[in-house]
Amino acid sequence: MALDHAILVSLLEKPGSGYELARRFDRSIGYFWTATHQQIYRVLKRMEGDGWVDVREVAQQARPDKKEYSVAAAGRAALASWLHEPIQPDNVRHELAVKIRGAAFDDPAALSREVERHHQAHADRLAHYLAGESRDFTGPEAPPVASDAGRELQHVVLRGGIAYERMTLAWLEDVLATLHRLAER
Amino acid sequence: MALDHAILVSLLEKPGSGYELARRFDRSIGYFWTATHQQIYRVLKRMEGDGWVDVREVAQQARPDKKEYSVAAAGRAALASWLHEPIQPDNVRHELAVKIRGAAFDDPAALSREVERHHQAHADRLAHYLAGESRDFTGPEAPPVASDAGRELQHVVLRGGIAYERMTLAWLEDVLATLHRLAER
DNA sequence: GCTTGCATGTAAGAGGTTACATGATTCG
DNA sequence: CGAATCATGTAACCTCTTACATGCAAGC
Repeated sequence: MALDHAILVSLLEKPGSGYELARRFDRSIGYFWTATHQQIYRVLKRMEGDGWVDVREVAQQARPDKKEYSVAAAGRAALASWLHEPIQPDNVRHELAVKIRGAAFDDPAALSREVERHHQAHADRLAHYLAGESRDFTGPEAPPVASDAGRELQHVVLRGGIAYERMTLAWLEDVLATLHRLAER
Repeated sequence: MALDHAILVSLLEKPGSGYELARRFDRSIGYFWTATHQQIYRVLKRMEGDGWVDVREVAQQARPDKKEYSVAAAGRAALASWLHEPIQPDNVRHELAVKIRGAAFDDPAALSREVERHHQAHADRLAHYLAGESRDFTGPEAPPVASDAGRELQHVVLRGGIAYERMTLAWLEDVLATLHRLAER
């Protein structure tokens, strides 16, 4: 269900086509909710049928035409009612942790390379988040005091992503040290 | 796919019935991979058909009979080959973050109660992890130096859970402070 | 001429959730 | 007498992933 709401939030922040939404789900929104273009087109079609979004055909030069979606009154109401309902904390799904426990029945040392790859991937993601933060929130272009609620809320979510990546990097280093200790025995 | 492997790892750690596995998925294994009993029974049946696990009917007194599953050679091989394949880092799915961004189009202050509920849930989970840690890894019953690879690897995974909960608590406090700041304007 | 970007979709299959269903025993 | 625990399942449905499919324009 949350994909519907994530799309509504993204369209309220800025109307756009399915293709544009798919790109946002590789960036900002995608930091905490992922979706492929196939999912997005399907949900947009359903929400259009339910009157949650409006569509406008936009002709473009030197590019295919696109359908620009924006949130209709019914969609705004649906989002508001979801916002007022409590949700359960998400369960974590960490495949790498399954592998780490599985390594006890295989070669723990062989996992080091895999863990290092994940470390690198998270370091890249952290760098990307930090670049986004200084571009959008603390850079010279950004107002010294945040002007609106939306900006502040986007920033606090991004800070969550940054904290998650830093925590993960530290933990992966702990995992590597543990694997090395086990290999020395 | 990872549910198969999580079940295999759990059965290697200790053979058991579908029901027992379901309870482990509410505890230890469930800290990083969740599954309901319906999923577990389905996967066990499939793995039995594929010769990945062996079953043994166990009669019990004052309780229904159970089927005790253990990992067969083919299952061990399947797990080993998965362990040697690289996996992509998991994407985070954080519904609460969608709500926080959505709050910009609703009443930010109204979210405080929801965020506090999540804070409480994570504090409880952290307390539960810490109790498990001192019981199984640093308590008087636990050996002063970890004896085997399995124990060390289980411990490092649990430390990951602890780090995750601490990070989340700190972030939720940041979120609350942000919401309060917005409410004062 | 090939790749990348823009733009939209269909279809099959895997994986996950929710509801329903049964039946014995133990504890309060 | 009712709730909780142990124990196993079926069925419907929803969601998500992966593969396939098309077509134009720009840049190398």
